[in-house]
Amino acid sequence: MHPLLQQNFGYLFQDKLLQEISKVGYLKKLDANEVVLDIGNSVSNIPLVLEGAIKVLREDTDGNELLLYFVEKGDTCAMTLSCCWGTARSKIRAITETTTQLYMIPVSYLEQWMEQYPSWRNFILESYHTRMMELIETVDALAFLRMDERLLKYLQDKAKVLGTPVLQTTHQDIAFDMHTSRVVISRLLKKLETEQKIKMTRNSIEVLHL
DNA sequence: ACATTAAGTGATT
DNA sequence: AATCACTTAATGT
Repeated sequence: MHPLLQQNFGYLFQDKLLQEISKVGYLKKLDANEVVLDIGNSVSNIPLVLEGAIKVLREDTDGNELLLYFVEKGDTCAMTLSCCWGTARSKIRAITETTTQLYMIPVSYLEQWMEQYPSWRNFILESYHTRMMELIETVDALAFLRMDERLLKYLQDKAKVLGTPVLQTTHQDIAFDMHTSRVVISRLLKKLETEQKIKMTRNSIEVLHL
């Protein structure tokens, strides 16, 4: 049994289920900025995130992106779940934010486990629920927050999932995630800096008082 | 030293 | 808030 599987999912699943996951699944290691799942892909494995973080994006008709939410360790990707139920295709793109370790489980076990293991059923329902809540939060931010508030929230979220207040990123990258222009981000960041909420240097932003 | 990339700025819509 | 056009600063080769 992989220690990270035990560590992140041990308390969630019954022992017997954990054994079975360990047996039928396999470990997959990814570097940062690798595409885990792309728009239009179909899904043959459910990934459990053991280590690292993944960002989930939507794409507009011009190919510009918009960040929907982050998936952290101990989570799974809800899009994957809804895809492998039928033979639906992915509506989103998932990209690793850091080096990431996944435990891949073939979809064929999914249905059987729903009946067999209450802890699995709970996990799946819980995953859907938390993802739904996160999406609502994202919609709220898009609809009700001004750009500067959104930006601060983005930085704080990112710092949280990465586990560090120092973000190695460029203004342009942030602009892509937030579906706006670099100039706007630069100006707002500067405002946040004078408000003592962040500290900037080239290629890095430190989020103060989290 | 030069080229490239990141970030800052003023003006306009 | 977006876009343009341009400048300045930091970094790689």
